[in-house]
Amino acid sequence: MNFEAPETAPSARDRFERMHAAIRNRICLLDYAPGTRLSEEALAAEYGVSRTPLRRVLGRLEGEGLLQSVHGVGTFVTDVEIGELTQTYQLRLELAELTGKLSAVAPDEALWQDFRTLSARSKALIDAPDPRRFAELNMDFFLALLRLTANEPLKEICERLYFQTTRIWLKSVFASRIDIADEVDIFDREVHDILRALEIGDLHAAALIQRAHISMSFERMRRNA
Amino acid sequence: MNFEAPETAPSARDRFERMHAAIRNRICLLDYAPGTRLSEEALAAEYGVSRTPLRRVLGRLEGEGLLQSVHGVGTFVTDVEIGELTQTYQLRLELAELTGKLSAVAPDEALWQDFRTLSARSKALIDAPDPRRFAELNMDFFLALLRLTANEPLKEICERLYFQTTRIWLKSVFASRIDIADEVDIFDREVHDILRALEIGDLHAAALIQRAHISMSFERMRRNA
DNA sequence: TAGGATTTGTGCGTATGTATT
DNA sequence: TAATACATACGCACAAATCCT
Repeated sequence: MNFEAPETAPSARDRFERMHAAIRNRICLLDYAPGTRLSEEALAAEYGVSRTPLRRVLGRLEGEGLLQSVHGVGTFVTDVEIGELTQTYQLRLELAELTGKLSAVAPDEALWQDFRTLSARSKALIDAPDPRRFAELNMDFFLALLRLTANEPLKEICERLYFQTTRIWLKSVFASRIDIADEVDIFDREVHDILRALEIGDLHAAALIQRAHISMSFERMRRNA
Repeated sequence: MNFEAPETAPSARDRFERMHAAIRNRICLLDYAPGTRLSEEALAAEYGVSRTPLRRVLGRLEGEGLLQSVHGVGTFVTDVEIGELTQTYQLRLELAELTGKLSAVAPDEALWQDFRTLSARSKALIDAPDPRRFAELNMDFFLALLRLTANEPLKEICERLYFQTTRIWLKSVFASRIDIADEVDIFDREVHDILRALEIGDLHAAALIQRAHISMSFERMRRNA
């Protein structure tokens, strides 16, 4: 008898989700920088499928604003101009605060455990700054904060806007002359301050701190770009 | 020589947009009620294309939360439970108010003209209430109000949430025993009040009125459902 | 329980559009 | 300007999954 993991046959939907998450992470972690051309054929071969199901994934990513396909030319990772990016950030500020007001829920024990791990990763990064690890930690911390609200539509929208903007910000951070160590220090203070607000039980304050840091990081990006 | 319309060859992208908007409107105007099964083959035949490009459109609509495809079963118009609908409406309230604060722009002459036409359509509907015309007018008025903000990401999100929720509300309205004439009267007053706020130049007030009406319409739906 | 009918998902060859030589 | 190379878009046949008899 088999008492191992559910062992559900990998359905078409699972394959879709796996490829979608994988390619999305590559885009958001700058493995594929803005402007990069993606090869349908190469990606299909990598995942062991034909172009048809892969194109479904690319179509979804295009709908999410991360890719753009042009007939006869290619499929490219999107890059946005500073104007629309400003609008997106203005909106992200408001939505970040909303997460602390709409259906805000206190962290459970599992989330506390994740926050402790994230804090430790942040401390470790101070001693050994690394762009890739910083990008991963930044994303994981953002996704953990989203678990503080129970409003599913709000979570989806915040996640979507984060994926659209953070890669542009990361690109700017890594391209600027500023030492990455500075950004890591600032981020570690953000983690520290937010966790302290959560320990007090002030979810709205935590959201406001996040809002402030999003605003400041955007300002730094604008100056260094 | 040909001085007629631009006569641009209908590109693949144009066909995609046309089919997408057409099917989306059918869903949101209740031609396809929640739970309805859509036939890929029938729709492909209707638009004179093969299943492949049509499936691109269905995939996009699935990403927008309007459809859900299940392997071997069919493609169905989504229907949402009251719980998530409540969360979506809470979010829509906040976003509606944000449109009056983030990059709010006063209407230009073209928009004023559209508002006058919409107001006339509303008055005409009072004398001859009709569910289909009411649904169309409701959508057109909402889209006109979105033109009061220049924040593109905010517009996209508001539009997306509107398409997800208004069809559920319309279904509830049409299914309840309440005379449609009552809803038309209430809507006409909303149009009147918002236009008066706009004439004064108070964009925030206009957004607040819209917010109030969204809130009240949801409350009516909950009671009649 | 088994098998056939129906529907979505996949693979692949071809058509169409674009850029470059 | 024409031809060639290469990319995405499309159409069709078949596989896989589900439902019902």
